[in-house]
Amino acid sequence: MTEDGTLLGVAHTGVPPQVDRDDCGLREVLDRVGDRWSVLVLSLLEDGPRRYSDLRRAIDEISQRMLTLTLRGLQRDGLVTRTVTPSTPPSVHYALTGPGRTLSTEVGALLHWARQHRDYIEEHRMRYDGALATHRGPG
Amino acid sequence: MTEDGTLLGVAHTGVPPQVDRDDCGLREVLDRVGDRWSVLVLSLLEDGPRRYSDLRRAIDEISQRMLTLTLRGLQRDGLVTRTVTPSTPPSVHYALTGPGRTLSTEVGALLHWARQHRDYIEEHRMRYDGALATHRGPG
DNA sequence: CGGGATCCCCCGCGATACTG
DNA sequence: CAGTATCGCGGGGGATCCCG
Repeated sequence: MTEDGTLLGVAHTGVPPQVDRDDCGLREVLDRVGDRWSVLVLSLLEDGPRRYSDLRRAIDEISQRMLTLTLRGLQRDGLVTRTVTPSTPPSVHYALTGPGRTLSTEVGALLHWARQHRDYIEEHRMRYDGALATHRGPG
Repeated sequence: MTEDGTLLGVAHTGVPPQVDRDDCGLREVLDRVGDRWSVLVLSLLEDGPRRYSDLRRAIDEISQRMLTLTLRGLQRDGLVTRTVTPSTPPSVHYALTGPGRTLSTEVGALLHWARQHRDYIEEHRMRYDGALATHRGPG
């Protein structure tokens, strides 16, 4: 971010910033990162290539359907590569591409923020919910 | 991120990293940031406080229901403040808190990444889809 | 003006079963 | 081992109406 402090890159021209022109790619990235599993897979791949079943065991709450879908999506966007070793039984491993790696770095920063503000958010939620209960009465 | 390059903060102890212990706050932040409107609102507030109807016009594809829900969520987490000016008609404005500002900065970095890799992703998708069509035949 | 309540639809996701 | 195909649900989110 620059000194103008405008997240969406809209210069201070006097008009209130609109969202039309800033949509460029934002939603797509957030959809990618915002789904249930992508960042988890991305982060697991930071240590190096991993096999399909390896990822499956590492996450283990994930269904094989969602793991496949997630990997396909990441592969489609060029964030991971899929490499098949034709053997019996066949072996497939996935690895981050360059962009995949830089993305997971960005996401890592977000995770860092999450850690730092976890308690703050937690406490704020409790206070907010508590205040609500007060306003509306306990019953 | 430190030099170990592990997004989830799992040290290289020789065991494959699991996701159980790293869930700390990650999902919550991603749920917050991953929904359809939060980051947009966050980013619009970077320029300073805004009134409800002002935000509504700025986004304009958003329903008032979702704007309200989004603002409530951000407020609940202590990321924005809600200030009522009792007048006729009443006026309500929203502003970022400190944590809200740092979060939107992080999100801004993600947006920057999105801009830089937009074309890459776009092209990669087209190639991926094109290759799929080739494998399965034109229909 | 700034919302709350309600209805409804879509689809992300999980569970399960089958294949090369 | 590494997927694919099908079914079904839960809830996120839009549309609409109403209120102080």
